[in-house]
Amino acid sequence: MKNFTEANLLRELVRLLVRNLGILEKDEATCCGVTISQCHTIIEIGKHKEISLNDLATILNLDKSTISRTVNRLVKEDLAQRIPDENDRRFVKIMLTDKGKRIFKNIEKNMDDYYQRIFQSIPDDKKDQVIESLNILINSVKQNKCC
Amino acid sequence: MKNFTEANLLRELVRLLVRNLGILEKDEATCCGVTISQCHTIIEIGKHKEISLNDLATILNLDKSTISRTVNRLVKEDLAQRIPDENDRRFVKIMLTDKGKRIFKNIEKNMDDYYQRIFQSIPDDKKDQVIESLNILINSVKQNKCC
DNA sequence: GAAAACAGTTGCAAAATACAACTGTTTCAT
DNA sequence: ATGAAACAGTTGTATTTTGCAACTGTTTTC
Repeated sequence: MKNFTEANLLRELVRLLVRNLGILEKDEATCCGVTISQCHTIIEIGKHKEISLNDLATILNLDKSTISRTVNRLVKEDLAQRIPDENDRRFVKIMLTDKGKRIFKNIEKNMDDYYQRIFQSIPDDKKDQVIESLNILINSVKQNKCC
Repeated sequence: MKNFTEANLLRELVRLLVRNLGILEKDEATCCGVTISQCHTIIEIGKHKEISLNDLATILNLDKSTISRTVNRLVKEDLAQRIPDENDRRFVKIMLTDKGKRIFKNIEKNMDDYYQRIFQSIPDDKKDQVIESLNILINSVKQNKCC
């Protein structure tokens, strides 16, 4: 039964972590003048330089129609652009505009700085352990899909 | 500069963890026939047995009007009820109905089982380390508020 | 006892979300 | 080589989620 208590502790800790990160994320997004969804979308487009709508939907785990409209809003605000793929005209390449790239870089910089500070707050002799533990935890989560 | 790389790794790992947990959460909620927001709200009401709207808003980090309406929907679906507080009539006590309690217990059971499985997938000699690391990480996150 | 503080609701407006039906493009099998 | 199937994306429709600001009613405070 020790396991049961510890598994519950794990659940509670994960919940706490997610909540605290969620608050951060919200602050971060509103700071940059975009919503959380837009922020996620910008980050993924920025990381990939160019990406299709379907891939974006898969990565963000959302319906393609949802993403299509989110991209609409980004386009309307001149943060992203759609370019039809000349090789296969079913696809559109979604990429950031210069304005979008600036926001992307800003988000990235803030996040990097932020994680830099978090990492520094971890005691030196625990840093490697935390990294290793996260890897282990992610593995366990991936192994145990729900439903 | 080693720090920079490791901090980035930390960021990426956290991102991966949150993404995987988010997918789980979505599955879990839709499995129980409620949305994610409703699911969070039900869990918090259930945990506290009874709770005020303001406290709920604070915990969930949402505007009180948002919560008021979410509770509206829960009430409409006979999952929650509002009881005016007789001692201070400004407050309402929000609590689950029997139907709401059933869903709450169901969610709790699934989540407990789920974390039980996750915890079991962690190698025995790493279990304590993972728990400790999460505590450390949460502490660091809390210490470093953004903006 | 009036003013301030507080809890909650409602009007308004916008964003996020999904499902299903649709258009247009490519691939594939016969 | 052509018609069907598969695919990428958009649009119609409906609902949920969200926040701000203005409001009502209650309690506290000075």
